[in-house]
Amino acid sequence: MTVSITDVARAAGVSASTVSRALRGRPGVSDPVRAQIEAVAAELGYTASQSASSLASGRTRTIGVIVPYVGRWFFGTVVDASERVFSAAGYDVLLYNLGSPETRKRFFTRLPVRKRVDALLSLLIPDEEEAAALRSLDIPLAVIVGGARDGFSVVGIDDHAGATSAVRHLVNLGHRRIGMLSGASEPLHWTTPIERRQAYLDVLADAGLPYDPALEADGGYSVEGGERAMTELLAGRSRPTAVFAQSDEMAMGALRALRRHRLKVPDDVSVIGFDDHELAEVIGLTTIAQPVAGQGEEAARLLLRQLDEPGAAPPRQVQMPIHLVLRETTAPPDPRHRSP
Amino acid sequence: MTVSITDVARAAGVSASTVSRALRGRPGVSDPVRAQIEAVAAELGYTASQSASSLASGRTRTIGVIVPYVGRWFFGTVVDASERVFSAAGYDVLLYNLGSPETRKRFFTRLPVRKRVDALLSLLIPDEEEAAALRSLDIPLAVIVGGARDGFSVVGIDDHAGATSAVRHLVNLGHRRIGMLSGASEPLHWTTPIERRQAYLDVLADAGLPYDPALEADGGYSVEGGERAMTELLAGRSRPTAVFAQSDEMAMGALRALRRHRLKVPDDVSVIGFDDHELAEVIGLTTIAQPVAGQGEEAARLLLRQLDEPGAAPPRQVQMPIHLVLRETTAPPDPRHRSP
DNA sequence: CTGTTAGCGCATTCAC
DNA sequence: GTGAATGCGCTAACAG
Repeated sequence: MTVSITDVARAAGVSASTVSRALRGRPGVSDPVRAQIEAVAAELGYTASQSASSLASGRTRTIGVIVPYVGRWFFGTVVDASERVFSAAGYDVLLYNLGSPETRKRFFTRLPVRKRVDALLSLLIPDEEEAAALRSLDIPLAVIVGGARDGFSVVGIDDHAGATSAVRHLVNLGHRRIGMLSGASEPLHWTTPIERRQAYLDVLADAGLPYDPALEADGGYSVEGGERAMTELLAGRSRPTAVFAQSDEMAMGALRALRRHRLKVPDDVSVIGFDDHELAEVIGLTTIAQPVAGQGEEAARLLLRQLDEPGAAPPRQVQMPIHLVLRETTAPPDPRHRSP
Repeated sequence: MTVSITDVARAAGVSASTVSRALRGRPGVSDPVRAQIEAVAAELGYTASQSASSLASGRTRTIGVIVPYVGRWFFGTVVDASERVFSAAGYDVLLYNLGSPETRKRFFTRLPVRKRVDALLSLLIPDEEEAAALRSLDIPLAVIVGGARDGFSVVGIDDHAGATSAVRHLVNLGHRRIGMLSGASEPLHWTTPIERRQAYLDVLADAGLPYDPALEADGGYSVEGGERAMTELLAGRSRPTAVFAQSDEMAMGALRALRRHRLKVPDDVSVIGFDDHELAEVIGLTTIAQPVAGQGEEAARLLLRQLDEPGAAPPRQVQMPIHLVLRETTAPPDPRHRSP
């Protein structure tokens, strides 16, 4: 039925080992013989069995990618970009969607990637226990976004710097009552919300503005959450004239809430997001842009390098550039709304 | 280094085959022995080598998923949903991103999934040659969206019916100059744009409205394309009072173009999309909703069924339900704009 | 119910 | 430069 290496060997009149060497481009095969073998293999439609090959060699030519939700724009984009780099290098990608706590737990206790991948890219931040489990795999590891972990390469951005320019932008426009839509760090263990929040506090302090807890609400980094959080802020006694949303998705929710309240953006309220979501441009959202696909590619490259030079290439940390993108949702506060 | 089945066997005082049977839940192992083996395996942190196991059994416990762009919302959502179903059934997912013509061609000529997956889910429509290549794999096959293919299960929606209710909705509101943002069928071989377009023509004819080529523009199913196409329509001598965008992404682009032209939606122009994109609700877009995750799950289930009952379960075709979602971008035409 | 025996298809020594 | 052994770790008959 399925054609094996011995079939090719027989048809080409050589031994299986020669076929193996020829097809993988290893030295020790004369040019004419190699050409002949390649021709025969193509004609027979031969592909080496991945199982047999990796059983014999110990290498799988496969990379594992674990992610909370492939469906979300950020993760989908990163997976997309990293997959392109991996496949261009001849690696296949095994995808694990670890959205729910149960699947996540199951993954880390059973570790289905063991003996199945040559390297692993994580788009979720492992806690210490999970990190230890991954290290036990004894393969190159990389994580995107958030806290450094021993033994992992890390690709990310400077969240504090990004949030700083976002909030400073609002301050520079003249805003003094600046709200924030934030998110919880747990249970995903990521440092992003912590750092973006700290930057907000730092800029306020720096500008001599008081921190008012009533101007902060948890939007859970989702559109609906952002809408809810914004609604909360609007219900407060002291409405903000500008809002820093820690993610574009929350900013979009906020825009919706503002529309429902018949408030004009940016006339009545300015909104700035974070991420530069693919649709941020469509809705004219001012935001902090980060290279999303770029982070996926970079992480993939780091892993490939470690795969190429075993031992020689240690884990690295790479910080990608960010920048403020001015669009249509921020403006100076309306003087009529100004506090005296 | 890595613990193998014989290590477990030795530690448990049994043979390797008994370990194999016990761990895979096969009959023929007494309960106490099974329990003991499970305990030892857990303690040693044993996981069967996928390569060895599939080499010996012929089954890989892996499903291949091929997709043009995981990063796009529609595909990402489908991949997400199908992966959950597969992994719940104990299958891993190999992801192939076949966006560019070169990667696509390379995939179909080399067929890296050969001997590597037990079934394949395609989110792109194979042409006849590609379909033949996949059939040669001799495994269960499924395709989402678009034309039926011999030997494939197909999951999709009735594009003609969906587009019909979209356009009819505009007609019922009283619109008579209805534009369309469409997309080319090639080079992706999908029937979607063809069917949605035909429905547009059919409804117009049915309503006694003339078809005006100046009211149709190609938006390539993307946001930017939609914006360009809408701009084109607005430049024409006879502006539409309503527009049917064949995808929500194009509709979003259209909204942006309208905003740039200082035209109000829906007062000046109504817009209806198709898909019910996750952000359609955020921007209040009226659209035709289709179950995106649902299609991924359904296709996954069809494949699993074929895997469970080899031979018994033939390929199937499933049509998922759709419905009109009324939001804020459609309304009767403004009488002031009405033609006499 | 359990152990023994053969491969699965390939990569990798080691000879020649 | 090429071929003949050997084994990767497991599953699937076959015995008992």
